[in-house]
Amino acid sequence: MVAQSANPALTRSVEDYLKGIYRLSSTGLPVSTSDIAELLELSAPSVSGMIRRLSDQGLLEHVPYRGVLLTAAGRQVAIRMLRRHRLIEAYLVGFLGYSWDTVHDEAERLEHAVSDVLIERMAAVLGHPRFDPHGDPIPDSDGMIDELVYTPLAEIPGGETVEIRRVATSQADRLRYLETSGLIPGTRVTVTRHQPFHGPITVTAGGHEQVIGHELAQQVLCVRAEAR
Amino acid sequence: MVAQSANPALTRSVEDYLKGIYRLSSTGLPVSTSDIAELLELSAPSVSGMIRRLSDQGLLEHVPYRGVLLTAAGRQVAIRMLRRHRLIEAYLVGFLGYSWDTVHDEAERLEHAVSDVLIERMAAVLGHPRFDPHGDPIPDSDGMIDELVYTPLAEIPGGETVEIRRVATSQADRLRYLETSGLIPGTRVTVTRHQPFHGPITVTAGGHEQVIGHELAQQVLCVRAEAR
DNA sequence: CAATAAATTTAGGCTACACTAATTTGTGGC
DNA sequence: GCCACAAATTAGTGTAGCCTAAATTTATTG
Repeated sequence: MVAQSANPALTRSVEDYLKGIYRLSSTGLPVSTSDIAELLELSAPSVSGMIRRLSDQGLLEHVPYRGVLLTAAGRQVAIRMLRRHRLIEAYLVGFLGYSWDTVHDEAERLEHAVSDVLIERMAAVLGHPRFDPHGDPIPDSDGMIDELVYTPLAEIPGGETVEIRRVATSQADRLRYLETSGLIPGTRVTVTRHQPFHGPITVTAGGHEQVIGHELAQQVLCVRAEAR
Repeated sequence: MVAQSANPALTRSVEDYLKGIYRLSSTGLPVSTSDIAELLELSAPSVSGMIRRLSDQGLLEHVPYRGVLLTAAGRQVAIRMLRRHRLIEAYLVGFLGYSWDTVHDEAERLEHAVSDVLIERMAAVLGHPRFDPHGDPIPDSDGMIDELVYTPLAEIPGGETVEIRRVATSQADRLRYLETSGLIPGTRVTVTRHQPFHGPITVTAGGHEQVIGHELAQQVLCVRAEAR
């Protein structure tokens, strides 16, 4: 085990960088300065400067001009932020009347401010959920996270029936659109038509037929539905 | 009405200064640099520097070497923070199992991070409470606050029966002590003895007799109990 | 494989907010 | 009315993070 809760007060910026780098690390390849800059909406030199500081603190490994990887310590911070963010989203939706398209910004600020005690209280009253309202997995308090592999709706062949499990966007307008279309985690949909060349996909959900663009369908993650 | 919600993002420091200055303004007299420094645990020059910035922003009126007063805009910010702090305390105690001696620090961080929307949601599920768990009045969303005048337990003559309404400390150890002594808002107590020269006060609360020091008794605020 | 394009880093600056040391101002006592 | 002391302010530093402009390194491509 790596030194637990050692870091005496990471800044909000540091937490955001590490969380962002974690998100960009899914391929396992080093993450580029410009990708970080784009995600966090900062200039590349600002990112370069922060990379230096984070490397000095042992949170990143940096090969100049090549990119960065999280160290174990850095990943631990990132996953902790992920747990916080997703639990806060689940709490706000479950207990304070938030809708899934409005929770993101609130959680983005609160995740830096709440104590570990409060996070665990929220987890407890929620019954230690494993997924947030978007279907994103919530790491447990030891940093364990089960990233299930889902198939994007865009890649489901015509005729198949699937269950939506996760929606991989935090853009409010997309979330609102998906909600009004009934395309939310837990819903079973059947792919009726599938236009070639990244064309739109036609699905049937709850009796209604929906046409959904390829890009959005890439963000709707599914599993093949078992015979119900 | 003063410009509402004009300020594009006040920093945490600014919010803390204004809240602190508000607390120190109860007499109506100008607040000294050193009082602010002591309250916020900062050096006097740091406070001098911030006073300049806050005056430039129109949040304070500063007479050099004399002290500062909040402007209407500054007071509005301060009262807004007070509302946030006290509603958060009430929410954490009411819904997340916090005790009145542990809420303060959590609220101190959250008050800077929550949105107006979240604050109003918390107020709504709480039923728009007028007091927090310590009996401190919660300003309404227009900044109206009714500061009721209470009498410190220390100044109640022997023989009188009073109801505790408010406890004017945020120190956890004092709060814990008061709670185990049963001296919490809503409790009726009778002053049985009263030692002179700032000596301890003996009270009867719920059948039990308690001896409480003068300094602490200054922070326990009461009203004369009506015949019940 | 050299020239250019793209990505990255360095250089230099700015703001907010903290600090210590030095200076200035106001006040109370004689 | 002056002197000494306390309070306040100014002067000068430092750190975290951000920025733009310039320099450097890597990648592409004719």
